[in-house]
Amino acid sequence: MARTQGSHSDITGPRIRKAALRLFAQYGFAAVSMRQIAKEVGVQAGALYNYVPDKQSMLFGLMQSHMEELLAARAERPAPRDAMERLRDFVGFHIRFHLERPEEVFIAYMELRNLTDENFTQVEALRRAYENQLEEILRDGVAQGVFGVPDTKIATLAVIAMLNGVNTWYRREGRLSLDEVETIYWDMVRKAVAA
Amino acid sequence: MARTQGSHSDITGPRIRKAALRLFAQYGFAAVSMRQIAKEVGVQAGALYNYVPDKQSMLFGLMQSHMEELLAARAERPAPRDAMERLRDFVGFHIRFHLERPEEVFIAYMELRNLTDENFTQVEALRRAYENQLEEILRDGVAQGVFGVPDTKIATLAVIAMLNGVNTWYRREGRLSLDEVETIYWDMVRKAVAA
DNA sequence: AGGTTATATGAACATGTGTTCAGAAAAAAG
DNA sequence: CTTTTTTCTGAACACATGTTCATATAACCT
Repeated sequence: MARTQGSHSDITGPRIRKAALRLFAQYGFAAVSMRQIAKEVGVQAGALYNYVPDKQSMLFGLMQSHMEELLAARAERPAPRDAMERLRDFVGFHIRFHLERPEEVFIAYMELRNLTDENFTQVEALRRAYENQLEEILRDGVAQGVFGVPDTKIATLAVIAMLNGVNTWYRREGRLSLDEVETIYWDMVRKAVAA
Repeated sequence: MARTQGSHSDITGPRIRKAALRLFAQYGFAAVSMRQIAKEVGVQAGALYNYVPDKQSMLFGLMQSHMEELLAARAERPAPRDAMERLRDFVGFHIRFHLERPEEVFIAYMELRNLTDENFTQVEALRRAYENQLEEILRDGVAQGVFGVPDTKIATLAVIAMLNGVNTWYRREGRLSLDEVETIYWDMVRKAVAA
């Protein structure tokens, strides 16, 4: 046997991507083999190499596009003058964007150490760019006198760490709605950085 | 060749533990082989099995003892009546305990998915027990009227996520002392849960 | 000193790894 | 229908995996 019925590039490509995403998120990059991914797609391992140069590129591709989508989505947001308003928007945006993509998010910070040095540097730069947006909000707020944090860099990391935590426990069928989660976290963030 | 000069159980045992700790933390459980661990210890792979039944047990052993040390250290703390005092102590304790053991901490939450179901359940129970201690503080504080969080369970997870974040950036040779870090985080936590 | 035990070696086992590639067959083009 | 191109198979490569075990030797005991 060789080429099977109904085989098509436009279909197999995305399917490989989705299978890798799911399996990396569930078992971890190092624990997943190319043969497992191929099996999930319904294809032999060799066929994967028509779409991806190697395993490392699959991981990097997933992480890079995730970070770029994050930055692109963020860039489309309004940017009010008021720092308090900008922070509120950031909190809501962050929570919703991340809860919509639990697998990408999980991979993006669990598999950093499995990137080659070169790839790591690139992903890290994107992550830094995102964090800097929050830090700028905090700096503006401190300058405006509405926030009172002694160190904006640390406050940035603290807020992001807190918000990222949502992904570890939130379930759509749980007792809290997305709006409620957003309200609760916004309340805590607002108070934490208050002047 | 067989038994080498200077070989001794009291030495090799802990050395295996330390090597596994370091390698698992650096490369991840799935990416580290028994032969790598053995090489770090200066021994052949087969010798590891005089000390550990299998690879899974090494991971579980590291995580279990870490969590038990955490609970034991926490249990030795004073428990003032005042919820605000207890929370302050919790924050300081958590930050210091975790910064003293970055590798154990990293493994304890990065490698949960590599535990067998049975082992995962046990580790999870220990983690829950620790989290419950914080939640009890928050509940008391709410009852006393000094804290104002709408949901103590979520506030617990949010605070712990925020505190855990310290481990991702803190360096001993960095610009901030441990005391300064503790002060900054205590400030944010105090305000975040304030009434 | 000699005998026993603890602790290691190193080869072996069966299986899995990422990746390559010649060839086959389906789809698209003529 | 015939030719070309796209897409996949299946075998192969060289090496790595966790684990077991007969065997050898250093350390300890009497």
